[in-house]
Amino acid sequence: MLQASADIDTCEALTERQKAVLDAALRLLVEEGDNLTMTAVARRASCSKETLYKWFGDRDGLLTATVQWQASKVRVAPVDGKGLGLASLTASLERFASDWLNVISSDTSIALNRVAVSHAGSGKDNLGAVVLENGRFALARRLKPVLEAGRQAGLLDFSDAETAFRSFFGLVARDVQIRLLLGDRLELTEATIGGDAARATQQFLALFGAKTGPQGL
Amino acid sequence: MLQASADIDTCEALTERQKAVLDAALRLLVEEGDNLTMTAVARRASCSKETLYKWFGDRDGLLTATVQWQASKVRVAPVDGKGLGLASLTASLERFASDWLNVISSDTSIALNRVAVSHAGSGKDNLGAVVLENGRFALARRLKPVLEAGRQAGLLDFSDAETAFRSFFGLVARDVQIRLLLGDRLELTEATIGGDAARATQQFLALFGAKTGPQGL
DNA sequence: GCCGAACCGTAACGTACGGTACGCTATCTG
DNA sequence: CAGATAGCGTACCGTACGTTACGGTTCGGC
Repeated sequence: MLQASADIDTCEALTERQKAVLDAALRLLVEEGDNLTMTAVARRASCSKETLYKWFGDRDGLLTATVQWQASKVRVAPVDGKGLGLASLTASLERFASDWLNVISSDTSIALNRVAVSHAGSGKDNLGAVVLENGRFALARRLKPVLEAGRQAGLLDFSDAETAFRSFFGLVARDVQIRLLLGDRLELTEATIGGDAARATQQFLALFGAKTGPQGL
Repeated sequence: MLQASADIDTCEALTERQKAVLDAALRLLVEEGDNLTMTAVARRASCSKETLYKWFGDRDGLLTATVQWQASKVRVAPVDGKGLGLASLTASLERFASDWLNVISSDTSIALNRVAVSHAGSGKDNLGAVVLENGRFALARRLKPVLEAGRQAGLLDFSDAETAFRSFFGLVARDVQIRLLLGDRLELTEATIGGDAARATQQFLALFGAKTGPQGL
Protein backbone atom coordinates (compact mmCIF):
# COMPACT_ATOMS: atom_id res chain seq x y z
CA MET A 1 0.00 0.00 0.00
CA LEU A 2 1.15 3.49 -0.73
CA GLN A 3 2.15 5.60 2.20
CA ALA A 4 0.11 8.77 2.53
CA SER A 5 2.63 11.47 3.31
CA ALA A 6 2.64 15.17 2.67
CA ASP A 7 5.66 14.72 0.44
CA ILE A 8 4.98 15.36 -3.20
CA ASP A 9 7.61 12.91 -4.37
CA THR A 10 5.29 10.12 -3.35
CA CYS A 11 3.74 10.52 -6.76
CA GLU A 12 6.95 9.41 -8.44
CA ALA A 13 6.35 5.86 -7.29
CA LEU A 14 3.12 5.63 -9.25
CA THR A 15 2.74 3.30 -12.20
CA GLU A 16 0.91 4.51 -15.28
CA ARG A 17 -2.17 2.49 -14.45
CA GLN A 18 -2.30 4.01 -10.99
CA LYS A 19 -1.99 7.49 -12.44
CA ALA A 20 -4.89 6.72 -14.76
CA VAL A 21 -6.96 5.55 -11.80
CA LEU A 22 -6.14 8.71 -9.90
CA ASP A 23 -7.06 10.80 -12.92
CA ALA A 24 -10.43 9.07 -13.02
CA ALA A 25 -10.87 9.67 -9.30
CA LEU A 26 -9.97 13.30 -9.80
CA ARG A 27 -12.51 13.76 -12.56
CA LEU A 28 -15.13 12.14 -10.38
CA LEU A 29 -14.14 14.38 -7.49
CA VAL A 30 -14.63 17.44 -9.65
CA GLU A 31 -18.02 16.22 -10.80
CA GLU A 32 -19.50 14.88 -7.58
CA GLY A 33 -17.53 16.50 -4.81
CA ASP A 34 -16.72 14.72 -1.60
CA ASN A 35 -19.65 12.35 -1.81
CA LEU A 36 -18.06 10.03 -4.33
CA THR A 37 -18.17 6.34 -3.56
CA MET A 38 -15.48 3.75 -3.93
CA THR A 39 -17.69 1.78 -6.30
CA ALA A 40 -18.11 4.86 -8.49
CA VAL A 41 -14.36 5.36 -8.66
CA ALA A 42 -13.83 1.70 -9.46
CA ARG A 43 -16.45 1.80 -12.18
CA ARG A 44 -15.10 5.02 -13.68
CA ALA A 45 -11.54 3.75 -13.63
CA SER A 46 -12.52 0.29 -14.85
CA CYS A 47 -10.80 -1.35 -11.98
CA SER A 48 -11.95 -3.44 -9.05
CA LYS A 49 -12.56 -2.14 -5.59
CA GLU A 50 -10.12 -4.67 -4.23
CA THR A 51 -7.38 -3.06 -6.30
CA LEU A 52 -8.28 0.34 -4.94
CA TYR A 53 -7.97 -0.95 -1.40
CA LYS A 54 -4.77 -2.79 -2.14
CA TRP A 55 -3.18 0.29 -3.66
CA PHE A 56 -4.49 3.07 -1.46
CA GLY A 57 -5.44 1.39 1.80
CA ASP A 58 -8.80 2.99 2.35
CA ARG A 59 -11.01 5.84 1.21
CA ASP A 60 -8.92 8.53 2.85
CA GLY A 61 -5.80 7.09 1.29
CA LEU A 62 -7.39 7.28 -2.15
CA LEU A 63 -8.45 10.86 -1.53
CA THR A 64 -5.05 12.01 -0.34
CA ALA A 65 -3.35 10.21 -3.19
CA THR A 66 -5.69 11.94 -5.64
CA VAL A 67 -5.03 15.34 -4.11
CA GLN A 68 -1.28 14.76 -4.11
CA TRP A 69 -1.40 13.54 -7.67
CA GLN A 70 -3.17 16.66 -8.85
CA ALA A 71 -0.92 18.84 -6.71
CA SER A 72 2.17 17.32 -8.27
CA LYS A 73 0.91 18.28 -11.70
CA VAL A 74 0.66 22.03 -11.14
CA ARG A 75 4.38 22.49 -10.53
CA VAL A 76 5.40 25.63 -12.40
CA ALA A 77 8.88 26.61 -13.40
CA PRO A 78 10.23 29.44 -11.24
CA VAL A 79 11.23 32.61 -12.99
CA ASP A 80 14.76 33.89 -12.65
CA GLY A 81 15.19 37.45 -11.56
CA LYS A 82 18.37 38.49 -13.28
CA GLY A 83 18.55 41.66 -15.29
CA LEU A 84 15.48 42.95 -13.55
CA GLY A 85 13.95 46.20 -14.63
CA LEU A 86 10.67 47.77 -13.62
CA ALA A 87 9.00 46.50 -16.78
CA SER A 88 10.07 42.90 -16.28
CA LEU A 89 9.19 43.05 -12.59
CA THR A 90 5.68 44.23 -13.29
CA ALA A 91 5.40 41.64 -16.03
CA SER A 92 6.45 38.90 -13.61
CA LEU A 93 4.03 40.08 -10.96
CA GLU A 94 1.18 40.32 -13.43
CA ARG A 95 1.96 36.86 -14.68
CA PHE A 96 1.97 35.44 -11.17
CA ALA A 97 -1.31 37.16 -10.40
CA SER A 98 -2.92 35.95 -13.58
CA ASP A 99 -1.66 32.40 -13.07
CA TRP A 100 -2.93 32.36 -9.52
CA LEU A 101 -6.37 33.63 -10.48
CA ASN A 102 -6.57 31.02 -13.20
CA VAL A 103 -5.63 28.30 -10.73
CA ILE A 104 -8.05 29.19 -7.95
CA SER A 105 -10.92 29.64 -10.37
CA SER A 106 -10.40 26.29 -12.06
CA ASP A 107 -12.86 23.51 -11.44
CA THR A 108 -10.25 21.12 -10.13
CA SER A 109 -8.87 23.64 -7.66
CA ILE A 110 -12.32 24.42 -6.36
CA ALA A 111 -13.15 20.74 -5.98
CA LEU A 112 -9.87 19.97 -4.25
CA ASN A 113 -10.18 22.88 -1.87
CA ARG A 114 -13.75 21.88 -1.10
CA VAL A 115 -12.86 18.34 -0.13
CA ALA A 116 -9.82 19.53 1.81
CA VAL A 117 -11.92 22.04 3.74
CA SER A 118 -14.52 19.38 4.44
CA HIS A 119 -11.92 17.06 5.90
CA ALA A 120 -10.03 19.73 7.81
CA GLY A 121 -12.44 19.61 10.72
CA SER A 122 -12.30 15.91 11.47
CA GLY A 123 -9.04 14.69 12.88
CA LYS A 124 -6.32 14.07 10.31
CA ASP A 125 -6.07 17.31 8.35
CA ASN A 126 -3.69 15.82 5.84
CA LEU A 127 -5.65 17.08 2.86
CA GLY A 128 -5.67 20.68 3.99
CA ALA A 129 -1.94 20.61 4.59
CA VAL A 130 -1.29 19.18 1.12
CA VAL A 131 -3.52 21.69 -0.63
CA LEU A 132 -2.03 24.56 1.33
CA GLU A 133 1.50 23.34 0.70
CA ASN A 134 1.05 23.06 -3.06
CA GLY A 135 -1.16 26.11 -3.35
CA ARG A 136 -0.58 29.15 -1.24
CA PHE A 137 2.87 28.15 0.11
CA ALA A 138 4.18 27.01 -3.25
CA LEU A 139 3.14 30.35 -4.67
CA ALA A 140 4.98 32.12 -1.87
CA ARG A 141 8.13 30.10 -2.49
CA ARG A 142 8.07 30.95 -6.17
CA LEU A 143 7.23 34.61 -5.73
CA LYS A 144 9.56 35.54 -2.91
CA PRO A 145 12.75 35.31 -5.00
CA VAL A 146 11.16 37.73 -7.44
CA LEU A 147 10.34 40.12 -4.63
CA GLU A 148 13.84 39.83 -3.21
CA ALA A 149 15.34 40.46 -6.63
CA GLY A 150 13.13 43.51 -6.95
CA ARG A 151 14.41 44.76 -3.65
CA GLN A 152 18.01 44.07 -4.63
CA ALA A 153 17.46 46.05 -7.80
CA GLY A 154 16.11 48.97 -5.78
CA LEU A 155 12.64 48.65 -7.27
CA LEU A 156 10.83 47.42 -4.19
CA ASP A 157 10.93 48.51 -0.60
CA PHE A 158 9.78 46.21 2.18
CA SER A 159 11.17 44.90 5.41
CA ASP A 160 9.72 41.41 5.37
CA ALA A 161 9.15 39.38 2.23
CA GLU A 162 6.44 37.33 3.93
CA THR A 163 4.23 40.31 4.75
CA ALA A 164 4.86 41.79 1.32
CA PHE A 165 3.80 38.53 -0.25
CA ARG A 166 0.68 38.33 1.87
CA SER A 167 -0.35 41.82 0.82
CA PHE A 168 0.15 40.89 -2.81
CA PHE A 169 -1.84 37.73 -2.22
CA GLY A 170 -4.68 39.70 -0.72
CA LEU A 171 -4.72 42.26 -3.51
CA VAL A 172 -4.85 39.52 -6.12
CA ALA A 173 -7.27 37.07 -4.58
CA ARG A 174 -9.50 39.45 -2.61
CA ASP A 175 -12.79 37.60 -2.09
CA VAL A 176 -12.59 35.41 -5.16
CA GLN A 177 -11.61 32.12 -3.59
CA ILE A 178 -14.06 32.11 -0.70
CA ARG A 179 -16.89 33.14 -2.98
CA LEU A 180 -16.11 30.38 -5.43
CA LEU A 181 -15.81 27.82 -2.66
CA LEU A 182 -19.16 28.90 -1.28
CA GLY A 183 -20.78 28.35 -4.65
CA ASP A 184 -21.13 31.96 -5.73
CA ARG A 185 -21.43 32.24 -9.47
CA LEU A 186 -18.52 34.52 -10.28
CA GLU A 187 -17.61 34.69 -13.91
CA LEU A 188 -13.89 35.14 -14.45
CA THR A 189 -13.19 35.41 -18.15
CA GLU A 190 -9.71 35.60 -19.53
CA ALA A 191 -10.11 39.34 -20.01
CA THR A 192 -11.21 40.21 -16.49
CA ILE A 193 -8.41 38.08 -15.05
CA GLY A 194 -5.86 40.05 -17.03
CA GLY A 195 -7.35 43.31 -15.84
CA ASP A 196 -7.45 42.16 -12.25
CA ALA A 197 -3.87 41.00 -12.41
CA ALA A 198 -2.77 44.36 -13.76
CA ARG A 199 -4.76 46.26 -11.13
CA ALA A 200 -3.39 44.15 -8.28
CA THR A 201 0.14 44.61 -9.56
CA GLN A 202 -0.23 48.36 -9.81
CA GLN A 203 -1.67 48.53 -6.32
CA PHE A 204 1.15 46.40 -4.99
CA LEU A 205 3.75 48.62 -6.66
CA ALA A 206 2.03 51.68 -5.25
CA LEU A 207 2.38 50.21 -1.79
CA PHE A 208 5.81 48.59 -2.00
CA GLY A 209 7.50 50.36 -4.87
CA ALA A 210 10.71 52.13 -3.83
CA LYS A 211 10.15 55.84 -3.65
CA THR A 212 12.49 57.59 -6.03
CA GLY A 213 11.83 61.11 -4.91
CA PRO A 214 8.47 62.83 -4.39
CA GLN A 215 5.60 61.21 -6.28
CA GLY A 216 3.82 63.33 -8.77
CA LEU A 217 0.03 63.39 -8.62
CA MET B 1 -42.42 22.43 9.18
CA LEU B 2 -40.32 25.53 8.80
CA GLN B 3 -39.61 26.74 5.32
CA ALA B 4 -35.93 26.91 4.52
CA SER B 5 -35.43 30.17 2.70
CA ALA B 6 -32.46 32.44 2.33
CA ASP B 7 -34.38 35.15 4.11
CA ILE B 8 -33.02 35.98 7.52
CA ASP B 9 -36.40 36.91 8.88
CA THR B 10 -37.26 33.24 8.95
CA CYS B 11 -35.62 33.23 12.36
CA GLU B 12 -38.23 35.56 13.75
CA ALA B 13 -40.78 32.76 13.62
CA LEU B 14 -38.77 30.65 16.03
CA THR B 15 -39.99 29.84 19.51
CA GLU B 16 -37.58 29.95 22.41
CA ARG B 17 -37.38 26.20 22.60
CA GLN B 18 -36.53 25.99 18.93
CA LYS B 19 -33.81 28.59 19.36
CA ALA B 20 -32.36 26.56 22.21
CA VAL B 21 -32.37 23.47 20.00
CA LEU B 22 -30.62 25.36 17.23
CA ASP B 23 -28.06 26.66 19.70
CA ALA B 24 -27.33 23.11 20.74
CA ALA B 25 -27.04 22.08 17.11
CA LEU B 26 -24.69 24.99 16.51
CA ARG B 27 -22.44 24.03 19.41
CA LEU B 28 -22.34 20.48 18.12
CA LEU B 29 -21.57 21.73 14.64
CA VAL B 30 -18.60 23.67 15.97
CA GLU B 31 -17.36 20.65 17.88
CA GLU B 32 -17.87 17.88 15.38
CA GLY B 33 -18.17 19.57 12.02
CA ASP B 34 -20.44 18.35 9.28
CA ASN B 35 -20.46 14.77 10.52
CA LEU B 36 -22.93 15.36 13.31
CA THR B 37 -25.80 12.95 13.62
CA MET B 38 -29.45 13.64 14.26
CA THR B 39 -29.30 11.49 17.39
CA ALA B 40 -26.40 13.55 18.70
CA VAL B 41 -28.34 16.77 18.15
CA ALA B 42 -31.41 15.32 19.81
CA ARG B 43 -29.39 14.12 22.78
CA ARG B 44 -27.54 17.41 23.15
CA ALA B 45 -30.71 19.45 22.86
CA SER B 46 -32.66 17.08 25.10
CA CYS B 47 -35.36 16.72 22.53
CA SER B 48 -36.66 13.83 20.50
CA LYS B 49 -35.69 13.10 16.96
CA GLU B 50 -39.33 13.16 15.97
CA THR B 51 -39.49 16.77 17.07
CA LEU B 52 -36.41 17.60 15.01
CA TYR B 53 -38.02 16.11 11.94
CA LYS B 54 -41.35 17.76 12.64
CA TRP B 55 -39.74 21.17 13.01
CA PHE B 56 -37.03 21.11 10.38
CA GLY B 57 -38.13 18.52 7.87
CA ASP B 58 -34.88 16.66 7.44
CA ARG B 59 -31.18 16.88 8.11
CA ASP B 60 -30.55 19.59 5.53
CA GLY B 61 -33.41 21.61 6.94
CA LEU B 62 -31.88 21.45 10.39
CA LEU B 63 -28.50 22.50 9.03
CA THR B 64 -29.85 25.46 7.10
CA ALA B 65 -31.96 26.54 10.04
CA THR B 66 -28.88 26.38 12.25
CA VAL B 67 -26.80 28.42 9.84
CA GLN B 68 -29.55 31.00 9.43
CA TRP B 69 -30.00 31.17 13.16
CA GLN B 70 -26.34 31.89 13.75
CA ALA B 71 -26.26 34.31 10.82
CA SER B 72 -29.16 36.28 12.26
CA LYS B 73 -27.21 36.77 15.47
CA VAL B 74 -24.18 38.54 14.02
CA ARG B 75 -26.12 41.58 12.83
CA VAL B 76 -24.06 44.63 13.71
CA ALA B 77 -25.26 48.18 13.94
CA PRO B 78 -24.08 50.27 11.00
CA VAL B 79 -21.97 53.29 11.78
CA ASP B 80 -23.12 56.69 10.63
CA GLY B 81 -20.70 58.78 8.65
CA LYS B 82 -21.56 62.31 9.65
CA GLY B 83 -18.94 64.78 10.78
CA LEU B 84 -16.29 62.60 9.17
CA GLY B 85 -12.65 63.54 9.55
CA LEU B 86 -9.57 61.57 8.60
CA ALA B 87 -9.15 60.38 12.17
CA SER B 88 -12.68 59.07 12.49
CA LEU B 89 -12.51 57.52 9.03
CA THR B 90 -9.36 55.58 9.85
CA ALA B 91 -10.88 54.62 13.18
CA SER B 92 -13.97 53.28 11.43
CA LEU B 93 -11.93 51.36 8.91
CA GLU B 94 -9.70 49.89 11.58
CA ARG B 95 -12.73 48.88 13.56
CA PHE B 96 -14.30 47.18 10.55
CA ALA B 97 -11.06 45.37 9.81
CA SER B 98 -10.64 44.25 13.37
CA ASP B 99 -14.25 43.10 13.62
CA TRP B 100 -13.97 41.17 10.42
CA LEU B 101 -10.77 39.43 11.44
CA ASN B 102 -12.35 38.51 14.74
CA VAL B 103 -15.36 37.08 12.95
CA ILE B 104 -13.56 34.97 10.38
CA SER B 105 -11.16 33.59 12.97
CA SER B 106 -13.89 32.56 15.38
CA ASP B 107 -14.68 28.91 15.85
CA THR B 108 -18.31 29.28 14.85
CA SER B 109 -17.47 31.13 11.66
CA ILE B 110 -14.92 28.51 10.68
CA ALA B 111 -17.36 25.71 11.37
CA LEU B 112 -20.19 27.38 9.48
CA ASN B 113 -18.02 28.18 6.50
CA ARG B 114 -16.71 24.61 6.49
CA VAL B 115 -20.14 23.06 6.37
CA ALA B 116 -21.31 25.60 3.79
CA VAL B 117 -18.31 24.87 1.57
CA SER B 118 -18.88 21.16 1.94
CA HIS B 119 -22.48 21.49 0.81
CA ALA B 120 -21.78 23.98 -1.96
CA GLY B 121 -20.80 21.29 -4.39
CA SER B 122 -23.86 19.09 -4.17
CA GLY B 123 -26.99 20.58 -5.67
CA LYS B 124 -28.79 23.02 -3.42
CA ASP B 125 -26.17 25.57 -2.43
CA ASN B 126 -28.46 27.25 0.06
CA LEU B 127 -25.90 27.18 2.84
CA GLY B 128 -23.21 28.92 0.85
CA ALA B 129 -25.60 31.65 -0.20
CA VAL B 130 -26.69 32.25 3.39
CA VAL B 131 -23.14 32.38 4.72
CA LEU B 132 -22.05 34.66 1.92
CA GLU B 133 -25.04 36.91 2.35
CA ASN B 134 -24.54 37.37 6.07
CA GLY B 135 -20.75 37.43 5.87
CA ARG B 136 -18.98 39.07 3.00
CA PHE B 137 -22.03 40.86 1.50
CA ALA B 138 -23.30 42.12 4.85
CA LEU B 139 -19.85 43.56 5.48
CA ALA B 140 -19.93 45.28 2.12
CA ARG B 141 -23.35 46.77 2.81
CA ARG B 142 -22.17 48.14 6.12
CA LEU B 143 -18.84 49.42 4.87
CA LYS B 144 -19.87 51.07 1.63
CA PRO B 145 -21.71 53.99 3.27
CA VAL B 146 -18.54 54.74 5.19
CA LEU B 147 -16.52 54.70 2.01
CA GLU B 148 -19.06 56.92 0.27
CA ALA B 149 -19.02 59.34 3.17
CA GLY B 150 -15.24 59.40 3.00
CA ARG B 151 -15.44 60.25 -0.66
CA GLN B 152 -18.04 62.95 -0.03
CA ALA B 153 -15.74 64.44 2.60
CA GLY B 154 -12.89 64.52 0.09
CA LEU B 155 -10.87 61.99 2.05
CA LEU B 156 -11.12 59.09 -0.35
CA ASP B 157 -10.80 58.86 -4.09
CA PHE B 158 -12.28 55.95 -6.01
CA SER B 159 -14.54 55.47 -8.96
CA ASP B 160 -16.42 52.37 -7.83
CA ALA B 161 -17.28 51.59 -4.24
CA GLU B 162 -17.45 47.88 -4.98
CA THR B 163 -13.88 47.60 -6.23
CA ALA B 164 -12.66 49.82 -3.39
CA PHE B 165 -14.38 47.55 -0.93
CA ARG B 166 -12.92 44.44 -2.51
CA SER B 167 -9.42 45.87 -2.25
CA PHE B 168 -9.99 46.67 1.39
CA PHE B 169 -11.34 43.18 1.90
CA GLY B 170 -8.25 41.66 0.32
CA LEU B 171 -5.87 43.79 2.33
CA VAL B 172 -7.61 42.84 5.56
CA ALA B 173 -8.26 39.15 5.04
CA ARG B 174 -5.29 38.23 2.82
CA ASP B 175 -4.81 34.47 3.24
CA VAL B 176 -6.26 34.20 6.71
CA GLN B 177 -9.66 32.71 5.92
CA ILE B 178 -8.55 30.04 3.48
CA ARG B 179 -5.72 28.98 5.76
CA LEU B 180 -8.05 28.67 8.72
CA LEU B 181 -10.60 26.75 6.67
CA LEU B 182 -7.90 24.37 5.50
CA GLY B 183 -6.90 23.65 9.08
CA ASP B 184 -3.73 25.70 9.23
CA ARG B 185 -2.84 26.60 12.79
CA LEU B 186 -2.72 30.37 12.60
CA GLU B 187 -2.67 32.11 15.93
CA LEU B 188 -4.52 35.41 15.84
CA THR B 189 -4.25 37.06 19.22
CA GLU B 190 -6.03 40.26 20.04
CA ALA B 191 -2.79 42.18 19.63
CA THR B 192 -1.90 40.89 16.15
CA ILE B 193 -5.44 41.52 14.96
CA GLY B 194 -5.19 45.13 16.03
CA GLY B 195 -1.87 45.50 14.25
CA ASP B 196 -3.17 43.84 11.10
CA ALA B 197 -6.24 46.06 11.09
CA ALA B 198 -4.07 49.17 11.38
CA ARG B 199 -1.73 47.99 8.63
CA ALA B 200 -4.57 47.14 6.27
CA THR B 201 -6.20 50.51 6.91
CA GLN B 202 -2.98 52.40 6.24
CA GLN B 203 -2.43 50.44 3.03
CA PHE B 204 -5.98 51.13 1.94
CA LEU B 205 -5.61 54.83 2.63
CA ALA B 206 -2.32 54.86 0.74
CA LEU B 207 -4.14 53.41 -2.27
CA PHE B 208 -7.46 55.23 -2.08
CA GLY B 209 -6.73 58.32 -0.01
CA ALA B 210 -7.40 61.56 -1.87
CA LYS B 211 -4.12 63.12 -2.88
CA THR B 212 -3.83 66.56 -1.33
CA GLY B 213 -0.79 67.72 -3.18
CA PRO B 214 2.53 65.84 -3.65
CA GLN B 215 3.16 63.20 -1.03
CA GLY B 216 6.21 63.56 1.11
CA LEU B 217 8.42 60.53 1.50
C1' DG C 1 -60.76 15.17 36.50
C1' DC C 2 -60.65 14.43 31.39
C1' DC C 3 -59.09 15.18 26.44
C1' DG C 4 -56.09 16.25 23.05
C1' DA C 5 -51.84 18.25 21.67
C1' DA C 6 -47.08 18.64 22.08
C1' DC C 7 -43.12 16.40 23.17
C1' DC C 8 -39.59 13.07 25.16
C1' DG C 9 -37.13 8.68 24.91
C1' DT C 10 -36.20 4.79 22.44
C1' DA C 11 -36.76 0.97 19.57
C1' DA C 12 -37.06 -0.39 14.91
C1' DC C 13 -36.56 -0.09 9.75
C1' DG C 14 -34.25 0.70 5.34
C1' DT C 15 -30.50 1.76 2.90
C1' DA C 16 -26.20 3.34 1.35
C1' DC C 17 -21.60 2.60 1.51
C1' DG C 18 -16.94 1.18 3.28
C1' DG C 19 -14.50 -2.85 3.31
C1' DT C 20 -13.65 -8.05 2.15
C1' DA C 21 -13.86 -12.61 -0.16
C1' DC C 22 -14.06 -15.30 -4.17
C1' DG C 23 -14.11 -16.77 -9.00
C1' DC C 24 -12.28 -15.78 -13.44
C1' DT C 25 -8.99 -14.13 -17.11
C1' DA C 26 -4.63 -12.55 -18.88
C1' DT C 27 0.18 -12.09 -18.71
C1' DC C 28 4.60 -13.45 -17.24
C1' DT C 29 8.33 -16.98 -15.94
C1' DG C 30 10.60 -21.26 -15.90
C1' DC D 1 2.76 -26.03 -20.80
C1' DA D 2 2.39 -25.60 -15.39
C1' DG D 3 2.39 -22.49 -11.96
C1' DA D 4 2.24 -17.94 -10.10
C1' DT D 5 0.76 -13.29 -9.94
C1' DA D 6 -1.99 -9.18 -10.96
C1' DG D 7 -6.11 -7.47 -11.57
C1' DC D 8 -11.26 -7.32 -13.07
C1' DG D 9 -16.06 -8.11 -11.80
C1' DT D 10 -19.26 -9.12 -8.40
C1' DA D 11 -21.46 -10.82 -4.58
C1' DC D 12 -21.46 -10.25 0.20
C1' DC D 13 -21.02 -8.49 5.18
C1' DG D 14 -21.28 -5.10 8.90
C1' DT D 15 -22.42 -0.92 10.36
C1' DA D 16 -23.66 3.77 10.76
C1' DC D 17 -27.13 6.84 10.21
C1' DG D 18 -31.34 9.07 8.35
C1' DT D 19 -36.03 8.38 9.03
C1' DT D 20 -40.24 6.57 11.10
C1' DA D 21 -43.25 4.53 14.62
C1' DC D 22 -44.85 4.04 19.18
C1' DG D 23 -45.56 4.16 24.21
C1' DG D 24 -45.25 7.27 28.10
C1' DT D 25 -45.45 12.06 30.21
C1' DT D 26 -46.55 16.90 30.80
C1' DC D 27 -49.69 20.71 30.19
C1' DG D 28 -53.34 23.90 28.77
C1' DG D 29 -58.41 24.08 28.23
C1' DC D 30 -63.31 22.73 29.66
